[in-house]
Amino acid sequence: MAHSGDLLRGHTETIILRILKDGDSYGYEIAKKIMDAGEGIIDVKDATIYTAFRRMEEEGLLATYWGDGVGGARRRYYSITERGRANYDERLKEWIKVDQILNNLIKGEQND
Amino acid sequence: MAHSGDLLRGHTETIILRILKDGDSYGYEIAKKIMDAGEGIIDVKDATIYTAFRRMEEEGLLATYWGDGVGGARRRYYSITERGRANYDERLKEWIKVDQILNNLIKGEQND
DNA sequence: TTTGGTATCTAAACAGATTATATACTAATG
DNA sequence: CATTAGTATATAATCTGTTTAGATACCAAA
Repeated sequence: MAHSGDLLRGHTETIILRILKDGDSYGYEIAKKIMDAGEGIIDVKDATIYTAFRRMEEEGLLATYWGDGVGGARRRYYSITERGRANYDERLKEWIKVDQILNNLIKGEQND
Repeated sequence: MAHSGDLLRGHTETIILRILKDGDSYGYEIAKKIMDAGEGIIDVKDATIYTAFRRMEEEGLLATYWGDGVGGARRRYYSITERGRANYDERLKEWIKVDQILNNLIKGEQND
């Protein structure tokens, strides 16, 4: 059977960029935010977030720094770069189109 | 970079079921229908359709038969089964929820 | 006869997501 | 004080739907 994560596939990076637009964050927190919004239907594994971070950092979409580990486990923070913001804008535009197409295809509405 | 097909991933089978609800069809035709609806943003390769057919037939979602090859290349037709119809209904319900969640996550609207 | 469209099929490669596992710090429980 | 649970990061190996590439085959038009 398909991964449950196939529903999110291709959008993980877009969602991470969207969250980081609100301010710097770190893997564990982002994973929890997605899980909370997922309402039990969508869930992400933390490994998915961390591997996405690696890709996105290489592409220059994110910058990273270590938080000052005062109490608790160390955190690696990520911030969105200028390129990341531009990339998000593109992805958002694409999603709006893709969403319309997918709705037409899945629900079967035709607009001639 | 991500496959362009990652946008469709996880929904291919749902779309095939949706199309077959309108009547029996075959791989080449289904691929063209998705391509036409895809507006250049979404595209499927025929191999994706054919491998999906195999999976879906094994799951009992589809039944298949050869068309009478009067002129032109032979066609293998597929029809949706009862199980396939029930499966589509489930997938449609899931999609409606997933679509909402994805829109919230990607666009960043929160509903407290 | 060669090109292009129609039509199906499969092995191998691709890549994002998952699984499994390791590490490490802190707070609360017993 | 030992144990458990929560927080937090990381990576190798595996999984699986999709893509790539190649094969086969029929027909019509140039």
